[in-house]
Amino acid sequence: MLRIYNTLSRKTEEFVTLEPNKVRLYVCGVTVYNDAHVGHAMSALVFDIIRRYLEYRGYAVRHVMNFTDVDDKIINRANSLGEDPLKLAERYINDYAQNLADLNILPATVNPRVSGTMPLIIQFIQGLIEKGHAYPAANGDVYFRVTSDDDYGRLSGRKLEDMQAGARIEIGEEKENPLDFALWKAAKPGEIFWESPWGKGRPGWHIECSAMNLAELGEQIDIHGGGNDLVFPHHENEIAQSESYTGKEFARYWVHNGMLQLGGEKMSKSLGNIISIKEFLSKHDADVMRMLVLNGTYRAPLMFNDETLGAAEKNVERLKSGLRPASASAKGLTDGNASGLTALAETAKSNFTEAMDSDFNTAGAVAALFELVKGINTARDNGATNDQLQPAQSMLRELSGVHGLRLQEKQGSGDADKFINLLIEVRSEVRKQKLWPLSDLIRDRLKELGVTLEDSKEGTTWRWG
RNA sequence: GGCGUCGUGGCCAAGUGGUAAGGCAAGGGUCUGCAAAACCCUCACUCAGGGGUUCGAAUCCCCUCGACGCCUCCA
Repeated sequence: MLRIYNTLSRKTEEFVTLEPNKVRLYVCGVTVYNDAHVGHAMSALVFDIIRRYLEYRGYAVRHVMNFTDVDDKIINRANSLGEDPLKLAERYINDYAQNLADLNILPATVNPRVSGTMPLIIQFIQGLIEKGHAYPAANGDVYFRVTSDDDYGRLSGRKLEDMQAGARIEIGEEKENPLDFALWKAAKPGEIFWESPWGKGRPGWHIECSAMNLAELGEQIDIHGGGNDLVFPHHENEIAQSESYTGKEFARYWVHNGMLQLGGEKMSKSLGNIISIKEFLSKHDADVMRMLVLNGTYRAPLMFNDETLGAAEKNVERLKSGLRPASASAKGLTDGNASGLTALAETAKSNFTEAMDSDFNTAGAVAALFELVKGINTARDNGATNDQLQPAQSMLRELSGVHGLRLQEKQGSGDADKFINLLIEVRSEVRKQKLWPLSDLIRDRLKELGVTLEDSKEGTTWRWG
């Protein structure tokens, strides 16, 4: 039984879908005006892992992730670059899609954009006005009337009365209540705009997600995800809009990931402590970023530093060690020991599943993989043949694949192989003559070139890395 | 100040009523010409601190201290 922590109830609940075996999953994507950073990668990885696990559990997942391509920051950036805002957004959308692909993140089923959802957004706002949940102001803005929503604040645990004190109305706004938020913003001179019943303008930040949910998944969805920095006001406002519009419960499960921490602080564009995904991947394999996430708890802050990164790197190597072939001199295990290994693989699978069923406990699930790796490696040391290792190794592949790990040995150019093999052949002769300094020189120099040699009784093996 | 999450060994971290998983790091060993990899062994009488409930608590309740996030844009 799969159990998921629901931000709305602050409890771990049994996962029951609206339709049997189908999951409607919406995850807030990014505002595209700059390079995405590893904090965005964390969030995308968390929901990729969740989506992969749901699919492994047999659910058909319709995964929607939006791109916010109409926004103040995009407009500002475009103005400073003298570029068309939608062109700029398009560029960063392509960049981001490439980042996700490089991280081995499965593409969402659909990626709706604000600019492509305009008629529905306008219709949505119109509907809210008709029902008395929104009102157009004289300045051309349209605001959501928070007092019209009885349980406004229930996601983030806030009460309207408590929030009144600190709230302010910005210059130029014409709100009935300081907490009312913009559904539609009147265009300033020179800004990109769309025609609407309230004049030229563009949507506010929150309405887009309500509209795209409705367009792609319907009035009710199973899981709504995003970073926990979106709980208030973004998700709170989404609930208010969607439920006021449809009169139905919007999302059944609200799932929020914790923030990536760099130097004890949240990594964010405004703090400037950023490492871009591109930069990260120029130095590390995609599996390392994924392992960093898997090692942690998706809801908790995730430490990003040399130590946690180094551990993640070693962990990936360790999983890979389980996939190496039998030794050349393998004599075979007894039938009893071989079936013991197969049984171990089944145990690993049930421990893995049990952990993942418990609110996607990836750290516990990875621990099950390590137990399996140890069993495989011990069996190999004891002389297991490839046939005997095979069932356990395919289980390791299967389960690590559910986590989205590739576990690929690094590849060099195919042409290099024959030269490396030639060097190893020569070095073997050198070793026969016990010319150790020369033998070690070859090994050290190859290491510098990214080729690792390992000597054993059966001869020398090598791999990239 | 308000709301929320959380504090487990040097680091990351599982465990949420029955007596502390796993990984990294560290130390010792097997193997090796030496390495590397792999394997074996060691590594928290204790779970921020203090009360309480219970036969029994890291796990439940209360208080204190501390961290982080949100309350303005944010994954």
